[in-house]
Amino acid sequence: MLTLTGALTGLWAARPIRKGYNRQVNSRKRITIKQVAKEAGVSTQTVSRVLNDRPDVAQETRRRVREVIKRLDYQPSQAARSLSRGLSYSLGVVAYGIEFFGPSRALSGIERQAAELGYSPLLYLAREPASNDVARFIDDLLSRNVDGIIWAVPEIDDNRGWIEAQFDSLPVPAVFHSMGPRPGLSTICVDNYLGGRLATQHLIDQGYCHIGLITGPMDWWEARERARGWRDAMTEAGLIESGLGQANLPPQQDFIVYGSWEAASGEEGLNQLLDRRPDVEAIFVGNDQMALGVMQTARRRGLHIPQDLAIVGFDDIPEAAYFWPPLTTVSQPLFDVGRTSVAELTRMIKVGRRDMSAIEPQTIMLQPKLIIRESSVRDKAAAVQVAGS
Amino acid sequence: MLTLTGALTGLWAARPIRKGYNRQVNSRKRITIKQVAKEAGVSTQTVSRVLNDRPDVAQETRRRVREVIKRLDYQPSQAARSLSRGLSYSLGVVAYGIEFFGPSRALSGIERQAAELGYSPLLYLAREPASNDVARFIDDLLSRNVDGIIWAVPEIDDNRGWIEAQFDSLPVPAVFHSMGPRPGLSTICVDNYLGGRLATQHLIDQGYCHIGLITGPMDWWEARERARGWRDAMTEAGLIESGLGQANLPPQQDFIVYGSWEAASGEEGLNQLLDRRPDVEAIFVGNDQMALGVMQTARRRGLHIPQDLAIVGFDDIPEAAYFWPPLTTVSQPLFDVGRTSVAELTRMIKVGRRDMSAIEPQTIMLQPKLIIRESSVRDKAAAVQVAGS
DNA sequence: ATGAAAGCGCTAACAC
DNA sequence: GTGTTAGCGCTTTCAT
Repeated sequence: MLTLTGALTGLWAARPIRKGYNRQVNSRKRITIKQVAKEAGVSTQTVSRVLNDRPDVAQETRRRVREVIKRLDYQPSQAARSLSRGLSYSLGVVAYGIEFFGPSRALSGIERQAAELGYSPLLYLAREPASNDVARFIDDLLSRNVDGIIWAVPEIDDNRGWIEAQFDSLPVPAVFHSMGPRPGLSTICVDNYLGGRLATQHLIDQGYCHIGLITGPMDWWEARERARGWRDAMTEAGLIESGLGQANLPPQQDFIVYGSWEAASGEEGLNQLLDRRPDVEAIFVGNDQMALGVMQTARRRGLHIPQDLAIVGFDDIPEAAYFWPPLTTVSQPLFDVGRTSVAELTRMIKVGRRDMSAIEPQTIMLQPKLIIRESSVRDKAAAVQVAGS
Repeated sequence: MLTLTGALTGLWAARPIRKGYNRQVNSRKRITIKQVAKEAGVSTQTVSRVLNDRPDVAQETRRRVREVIKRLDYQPSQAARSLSRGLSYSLGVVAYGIEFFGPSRALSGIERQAAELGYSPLLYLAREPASNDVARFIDDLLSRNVDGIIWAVPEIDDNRGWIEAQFDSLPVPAVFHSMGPRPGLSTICVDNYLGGRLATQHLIDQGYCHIGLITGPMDWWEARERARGWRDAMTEAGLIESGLGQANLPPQQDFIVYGSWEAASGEEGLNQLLDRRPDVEAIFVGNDQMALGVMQTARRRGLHIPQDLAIVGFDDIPEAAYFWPPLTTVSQPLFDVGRTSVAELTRMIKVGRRDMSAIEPQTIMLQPKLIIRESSVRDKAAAVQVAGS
C-alpha cells in the first residue's frame, strides 16, 4: 500500500479553452486617463483632480467624470502614479518563518492594516534569518519604489548589523519587529520579558519552587527576553541564586536548558533537566512546540501533568487549548504588532514626506497575556474558574 | 495576578535620533539612468541596453557602464520600467487563512519561486473566503500592473462564481489553487481524493471495519474530495452500503459527521459518532486540528488510541508528530503547490505576451503522502518500521 | 555599436 | 474651476 504514496506530479492538459483569455488584449488595452477625459469632455487634469478627491472641481463636473470612470471601469495605473508623484502606496515587508504561527499572524495584521490605509504589501521572505545579505532585499524594495519598509525578521545574532551601516542612507522610513528598543529606530514588539515573568510568576504563585526553564535559541532576542523574565521572577522570589552568591540557593544554571524552538528539543530538554535536577516540579518552556515535546516525553516517562510536573508554554498556538492537558501559555498580540507597525510606518511616511529628520522614531511595546489552562494548575476547578474570568 | 495581564499598549518616545534619516533626501535622490549615462559618457539607451543584457553593446562600453552602475549603486526604477514596457515583474497573490499551516506553506513556496524568477508578490488577503466582492482585489491588482494573478483562496460554496463572469476579461493570466479542474483554467492542487483514499485504505488494511469520517465543511472542495476518497475506499472494500441497496451493509450516513476544521468540532464529532455507532473502531478525520480534538475527547472518555480507536488526520502539521500518540496523517506538498503555481503562471505570462489565446491552461495535481505514526497502528513495532521505510 | 526622439499614464506647476 | 505644459525614469522605434 505504501507504494501508492509517491510525491510525483500528475499533469493533464485541460480540455480546450472555452472562451479563453481575451484575444484582443491589445485593442482592449487598459483605459487611460485620456480616454476618460475625452469621454467626459474635460482635460486629463480635471480627471486627475477627481481621482484624487481634490476640492477644486465643480460638483457637476465631478459627477460627470465619476460617471464616466465607472462606466468605462477605469482604474488609474499605479505605475504611472508612482512615477509622477514619487509615491507608490506599496510597502516592503521582509519577513521570516511565515509557516509558523507567530510570524503569519503578524503578516496578516500587516496586510489588513495596509489594505485599510490603501497600501499594498510587497512580500519578501528571508531564507536564513541570520543572513546578512540584506542589501539584495533593500535594493529590490527600493527599486520598486516602496514608500516604507517593515522588517519582520527576528533579531538573531548580529543580523541587525546592517542597520548600523545602511540604515542612515535609507531613503524611506522603516520599522522593525521583535527587537529591543534602539535609539533612532522605530520598533514594534511584544514585551517578551513581561511574558516570561507572567509565566514564571504564575508557577511561583502556585507554590512551585523548583521551576525549570527551557529556552529558545539564545541568539534570538525573544528567547533572551523570555529567559530574563524567568530569571528575574525566580531571583526576586528567592528561588535561585542571583549571582550575589547566596550559597543556600541553587544556582540558576541547574534549571536552564537551551532548546531550539522545535518540539524535539523540548523532548531532549526535559530529559536533560530531569537528569540534572530530578526535583524539578514545573517548567516554563520557551514556546508551545517545545512544550508539546515536553508533554509527550513526560507522558512517556510516566509523569502526570500537572500533578507531577506543571508546564507553561509561550505563544498560545491554536492547538495549545487541545493539548493534553490543555496548555497554560502566554498569548502574544501578534496580529496587533502587524497592524501597529503599519500604522506607525505610514505615520512616518507622512511626516517624512516633508522632512525625514522630523520623524521621531518610537518604540512600541505590546503586552502579552497569560492564558491559564490545566497544564499548570493542580486543582482543576481553579483552572477553569480562572480561565473563564 | 491575572490583573497584570492586560492587552494595553506601552508607548515610549525613543531617545533623540542619533543620526536619523538622511536629511538631504532631496539632494540624495535616487540615481537615475541619466546620471549613469553621463558618468559613463554614453547615452541613456546604451545604459538601458546594458541593464537589459542586450547583445548590441561593445564589450568595453558594457564594462564601463557596469562599473559606473556599481559605483553609483544604481537601481533602475521598476515603476518607470513597468510604465514603459507594460510589464511590472510583480504577481498578485490573493490568499486566505495564512495563519494556518497549509496556506502559509503555499505562500512560502510562491514567494520563493517568484524571487527566483525575478518576480515580487503583492499580497492580498481575503477576509471572507466565501465573499464574492472579488472585483476590489482584481481592480487593485490590475491597477498595480501585475503580470499575473495567483488565486489561492480555497474554493468554498460558489465563491468561484465570479470566474464565469469576469475571467474572460482578465487582461493577465491567472492560476488557481485548491479547486477542481476546470476547462480553460490553470489549476494547481493536491489530490485530496487520493489523500482520503490513502488514509482510509490504510485503516482498512489494518483490519478495521467500522471506520468513521469526520469531514471538514462540505462547502469546501477539499473537504468534499477527502470525503469522497473515504467513501470510495469504504464502498470498494464492501464496508458500507454503496447506494445500490445492499441491505446487509450499514448505511454510510451512520459513519459521517460534519466538522468545521476546528479542533472543537473534532471533539463534538467524536461524541456524535460514538452516540450513533458505539462500534466505531477507527476514524479518518478531515484535518489534524480536528484529529487533535478527537484525541483529547477520546482520552477524556477513557478511550485509548490506537487500541480502542485508531485515528488518521490530514495535513501533517508540524505538531502532529508530537501528539499523543503521534498522529498518522496525510502530508500535502503545499510548498510545491506554491512553487509550481508560480512556474506555471510565469509560463503563461511568457506565452501570453505574444498571444493570450495560445496559453493552453493546465491542471496540475500533486500527490499527497501518507505518514504513518502510532495513532493508527495497533502494533507499535510495525508502525515504527513502516514509518522508517 | 550608439544616439536622438517619442511616449508609457499620470500629476505638479502654472496659466487663465 | 479648468486647461496647458512639462516632466517622472525608463524603453522603444528609428536613425546613423
